[in-house]
Amino acid sequence: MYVTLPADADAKNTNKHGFEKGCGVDLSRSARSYVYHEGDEVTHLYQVQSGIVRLSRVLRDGRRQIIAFGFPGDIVGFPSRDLHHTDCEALTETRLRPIKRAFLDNQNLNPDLNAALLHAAMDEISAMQDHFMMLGCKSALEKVASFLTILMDRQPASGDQGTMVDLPMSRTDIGDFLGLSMETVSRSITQLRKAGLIRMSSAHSIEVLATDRLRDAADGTMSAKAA
Amino acid sequence: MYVTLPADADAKNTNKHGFEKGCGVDLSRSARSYVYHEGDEVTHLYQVQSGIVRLSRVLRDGRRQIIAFGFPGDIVGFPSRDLHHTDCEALTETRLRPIKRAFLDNQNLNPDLNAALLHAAMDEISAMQDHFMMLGCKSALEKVASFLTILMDRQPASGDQGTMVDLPMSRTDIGDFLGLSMETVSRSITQLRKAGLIRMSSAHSIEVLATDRLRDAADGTMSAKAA
DNA sequence: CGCTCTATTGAACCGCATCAACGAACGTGG
DNA sequence: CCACGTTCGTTGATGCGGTTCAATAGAGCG
Repeated sequence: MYVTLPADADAKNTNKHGFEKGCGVDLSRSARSYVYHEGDEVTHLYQVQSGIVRLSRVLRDGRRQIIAFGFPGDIVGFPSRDLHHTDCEALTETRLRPIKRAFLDNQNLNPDLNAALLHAAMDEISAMQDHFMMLGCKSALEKVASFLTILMDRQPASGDQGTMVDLPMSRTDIGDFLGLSMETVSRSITQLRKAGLIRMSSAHSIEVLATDRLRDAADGTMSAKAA
Repeated sequence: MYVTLPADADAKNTNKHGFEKGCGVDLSRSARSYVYHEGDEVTHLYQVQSGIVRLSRVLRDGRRQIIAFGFPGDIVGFPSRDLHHTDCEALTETRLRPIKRAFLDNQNLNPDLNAALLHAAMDEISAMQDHFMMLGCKSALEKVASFLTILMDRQPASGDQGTMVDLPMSRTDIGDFLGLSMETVSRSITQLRKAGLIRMSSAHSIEVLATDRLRDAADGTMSAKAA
C-alpha cells in the first residue's frame, strides 16, 4: 500500500490532515506477529508509523501471493464487504496507528481524515497497477530490478550515487511478491551484482552502485555488461 | 474496475446514491474508440452504463498489461497525482456517465456520491487483489478458468446449468489480462472444451456446462476427466 | 464472393520452476 | 563463549510449462 500521505517514519509531526482526531494510541507489533487475518471483520484501518508489514493472501493449496509491503506512511486494511481480504503481518518491529473504521464510512466524523483515506485508496490503486506491469509483463531480472528501484525510491535515500537499500523481507517474500521462486530471485540478484549494478554487504543490505542502469534493467533496456 | 454499485446495465433506475447530481449527460463511444489516455489530466470519472471498456497500460517496448475490464456499473478513471495512469478504450459500443472530478475531491458537493466513489475505489482494490492471485500464482489453465468464472459471475446469468458467457474481447486481450500469450489462451480454452466443461457456439460465446467443475479448475482442483 | 483479421493447432525453443546439495548466518542452550 | 542445530541464501542440474515461430482454418466485412 504505497501511500505517502500525512505520516512520517519517526513519530513526530504526524498530525496533519486531522489524523489525531480519528486515532487511538499507537500499537506495537513484534516481528512475525499478525495485525489481522483474511476474513477478519474490519474494525480499524492502520497507518504504518515505523517498521514494515506484509499483506498477503493464500490459495487453498498453499500458494501465496504478497499483495503489498506496507511502509511507514502507508495505510492498510481497506475492507471489502466489511472483511479483511488479506493477512497482514509485521515483518519487523512495527508501530501502527489505528483508525476507526467509522471514519471511512462516515464523512461527518472527520472530513479531512475521510478525504485522506480516499486519497490513500487511490494511491494504492495506482501502486497496484505498477505491480501488475511487473507481474504480467516483465522477466525475472526486470522484476527484481524493478523491485529494488521501488524500495530505493521509497526509502530515505542517503546519497545519489551509492544508495543503500534495506531488504527486511526474505527471498521467498520477494519471490511471492514478484511471482517468482526464491531461487530465481537469488539468481537475479546475483546477476545484478556480477553486472556491477549493485553491491551487497549482507543478504539484506544492498548498495545500488548505478541507479540509472538499474532503472534501465527494470525496463528491459539492459545495457549488456558483465563484471 | 469491478464495482457493482448504483448503476444498472439498462439505463433505468440509475439515480440511487445521488448520482444524478454529479453527472452530465451520458456520452457514447463506438467500439475501438478511446475514452481517455494514460497521462491525460483527470477531469471526470466515468461509470459504465452499457458496453465494456478496457483499461490498459503499455511499457516503452510495447508490452501491454490489461489492468481491468470495465463492465456496466463499474466506475473507471480514478486519478493518481491528477493524471490518468491507464488507457481506457471502448471494446464495444459503450455508454458512459461522466462524474465531475470535483465530486471526488470535495465531499460537500454531494456527500452520497463522494461516499459511493470511495466505496467503488475499495471494491476495485479488492478486485485487483483477486487479479494478483491469478497473475502471480496460477497456471495457464487455472487463469483461463478463473477468467471465465469472473465473467460468468458478472454477467446476468441465465440459468444455473448451461450459463452463456459472452467474450467481447479478443484472445490477445485475454492473454494481456492474464499474463499469457494468445496462443496459450486459445489452447487452454480448447482444453476446457475437450474436458467437457464448456461448449462454444462461436469463439466469443461460451456456454458453461459444469459451473462447479469450472470453479474447481480455476482453483487447481481439476478433476481429471477428458471428453 | 473474395479479402483480411482472428482463432486454432503444431513444432521447437527457452526461461523459470523444481529438486538437490552446499554454505552461511543466526539463535539456542550447554 | 563456544558448540550445535536450524533456518535462510546461494548455486548447480534437470525438466516442464508456456512462448515463439509458423502454417492452417475460420469468421467477419466490404
